[in-house]
Amino acid sequence: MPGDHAAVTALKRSDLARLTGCNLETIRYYESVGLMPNPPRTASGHRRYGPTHVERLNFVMRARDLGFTMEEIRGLLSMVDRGSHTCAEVERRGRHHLHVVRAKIRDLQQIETVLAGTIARCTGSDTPDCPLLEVLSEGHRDPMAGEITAK
Amino acid sequence: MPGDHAAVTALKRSDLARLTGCNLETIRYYESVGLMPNPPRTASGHRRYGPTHVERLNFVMRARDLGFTMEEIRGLLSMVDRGSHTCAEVERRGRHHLHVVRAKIRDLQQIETVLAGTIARCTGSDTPDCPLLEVLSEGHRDPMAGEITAK
DNA sequence: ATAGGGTCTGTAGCAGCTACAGGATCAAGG
DNA sequence: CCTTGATCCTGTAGCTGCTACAGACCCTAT
Repeated sequence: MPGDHAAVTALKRSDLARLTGCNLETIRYYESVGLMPNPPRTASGHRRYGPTHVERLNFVMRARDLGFTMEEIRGLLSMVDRGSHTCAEVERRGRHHLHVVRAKIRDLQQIETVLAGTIARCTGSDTPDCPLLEVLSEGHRDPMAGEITAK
Repeated sequence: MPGDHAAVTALKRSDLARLTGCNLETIRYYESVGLMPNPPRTASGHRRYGPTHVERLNFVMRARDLGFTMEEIRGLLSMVDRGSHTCAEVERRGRHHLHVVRAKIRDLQQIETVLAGTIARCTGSDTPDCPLLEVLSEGHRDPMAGEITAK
């Protein structure tokens, strides 16, 4: 039986990756940017994780799935870590993020409309004349396009 | 009267930036990645642009506004440059891009639904209990989340 | 002639990872 | 006990699509 009895639940980095579905290298990255804490190490320097690390990484990944930026995730986590979080503040941040998400949707829908409308005029033939190329060549540009969101 | 008569329409990089609304440095970047050609230079090495450069940069920026990647824009431009483009092929690429755009919209709408639904349950009070934090802490993850699109 | 702008180059930085090289270490089989 | 292969460690480079800076040049107007 290897290790002492306190290390029974200790997880290697690969275990944490497998349990959370997070990429192995990304775990180290999250540690380097302060989303994950520096874990305890074995005498030879190998990281050992416990259930709290699994929970925290899951938190980070779910926040990531919802499109929160690392800065936002860091903010949420540090509030929770300090125990200084309130539903009001979390809601405020969530609403802010929701606005950003909705703005991105609007931008993409704008793109979709133009793109779909233009492509619908395509003949699909072997001629070089093409409505899409025409739009790209001569269409007028919204000077506000490409600001802040979508991509 | 400076310069020869052929340089009457010659534009400096800053002129091109002003005419197209493109960032000054971005023009140099597009040149370095092959979206813009190497322009002629003055004896001392300053770039000089003509109407064709204005057109091409406008093309690039409109494609960018529609969310095309630089790889896609490069592809469209090289087809046009070679004169080997057909409406069928342009349409095919446009449709592919449209699929990507629609996939991003769907991903963001999924996020919006979860986020809006969760936030709607927030009380906005000063208690630490918060539906959004609960979702982040205990919600289950779709293992396919965060793949390929949205962010 | 000189002062101030603009332009040149190369390079670093942003988000948010991902991947690799080259070395140390661990775990299991012989 | 020793070897082998998998895993771990670190640091660093790469990706997209720009943007910005430093330090050197150059150009134009007065």
